[in-house]
Amino acid sequence: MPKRAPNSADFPIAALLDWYRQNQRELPFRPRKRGGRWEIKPNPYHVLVSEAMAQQTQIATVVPYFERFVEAFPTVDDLAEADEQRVLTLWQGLGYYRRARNLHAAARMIVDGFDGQVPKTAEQLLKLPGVGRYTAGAVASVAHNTPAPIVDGNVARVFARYFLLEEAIDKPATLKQLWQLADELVQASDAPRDFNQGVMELGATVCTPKSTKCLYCPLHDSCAAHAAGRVAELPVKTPKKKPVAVTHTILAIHRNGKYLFEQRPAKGLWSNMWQMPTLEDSDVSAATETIKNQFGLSISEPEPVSSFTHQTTHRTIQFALTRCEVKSGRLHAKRGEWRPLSKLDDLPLAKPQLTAIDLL
DNA sequence: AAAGCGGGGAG
DNA sequence: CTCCCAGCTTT
Repeated sequence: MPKRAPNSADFPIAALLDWYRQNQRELPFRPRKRGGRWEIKPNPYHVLVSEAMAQQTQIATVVPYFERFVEAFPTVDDLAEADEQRVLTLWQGLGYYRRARNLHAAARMIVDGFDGQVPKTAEQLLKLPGVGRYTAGAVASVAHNTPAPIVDGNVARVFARYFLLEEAIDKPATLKQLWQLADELVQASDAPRDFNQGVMELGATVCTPKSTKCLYCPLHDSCAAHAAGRVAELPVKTPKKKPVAVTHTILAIHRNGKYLFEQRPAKGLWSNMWQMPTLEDSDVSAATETIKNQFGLSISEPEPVSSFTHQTTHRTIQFALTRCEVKSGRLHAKRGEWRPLSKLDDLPLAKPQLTAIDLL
C-alpha cells in the first residue's frame, strides 16, 4: 500500500504559533512586541545582517558579532561606505568570510540600485549577492511579515520528522517537497513572521538533532516520527566526504621588531583575509626562493617555532610555523606590510594566523 | 550533482 | 571524537 503524500493541512499551525509566542528567545535582531508596542521594531537592515551571519552558524554565536557590527555600521548607508578591511575585521572569527564581502556588496547595491531601502519581496532580495532562497524568504517574512517560505536546517528537520519524510533531505526532490510544504503552511498561517521563526525556533530548541525534547513539543500529538518511534532516525542526510590532510608552512619574516603580513587572494580559502606568508606545502627550502620572487627580500633559513593543526570542513591542515630574518632587500610596494604583533587590530586575520601569532 | 567555503557548540 | 549550524556560489 503506497504511503500517503505529506499534507500540509495536517500541521497544527495554531499550536505552533501559541508555543512560539510563549517560548521565543529574545534576540537583538528579532522584532518583538510588548504590551502592544514594538520593543524591537522590525529593522530590515538588522534582519539582513543577522541572516547573513546566521548562514551555517548557530544563533548564539551570531549575537555578539551582530551587536558589534551594527554598532560599527548603524545603517545600510554606513555599511555601503565602509572599507572592506574593516568589514572583514568585524567578521573575524565567524568564518565563511565571503559572506562579509557579499553583505558589503549587497549594502552598496541597496544604496545604488534600491534607493537605500532593503528590498521587500523575496524576488527582489534574491538579486542581492549572498542572498539565496532561504535568506530572501527570511528577510521578507521577518522584516516585512510577508508570506515567503523558508527552509533551513531546522525547518527541514522538523518537517522530516513531523511528516515522516524518509528520503535524504538534501536531495533535490525532497527539498522541493520541503519548500512546497513551507510555502503552503506560511500562506495558511496568516502570521508569516511568527510562523517561520516558530518552526526554526522549535528546531533549534526542542526538535534538536540529538536529545530531542519531544515532551515539550507542541506538535508531538500528531508528529508522524514520534508516533512511529523514529524521531532519532530522522532526518536522513547523504553522507559527506572526509577532510583531506594537508600541510601549510607559515613564514614569520622578522625585521626590526616587525613581521611581514600580506593579503590572501580574493578567491578560495580565507579570501581577502591577511596572513604572514603561508606556503601550501612543507618545502622550506623553496620558501626562500618564493619570498625573493614575490617580495624582493632575501631571508635567512627559516627555523621551526612550533606546529599546530587546524580543522576546516574540507581539510585538516597541519601548520608548521617557522621564523626567519630579513638579510637584505626592500619590500615591493603593495605586496605586504610590516607590522609589530602589538598592532594588528585593523588587519582581518583567520584563526590559524591568530594561533601562529600567539605562538610567536 | 558535487564541491568549496570556517569556526564553534554540543553530545 | 562526530555531527551540525536561520546556506550560497561556483563548477
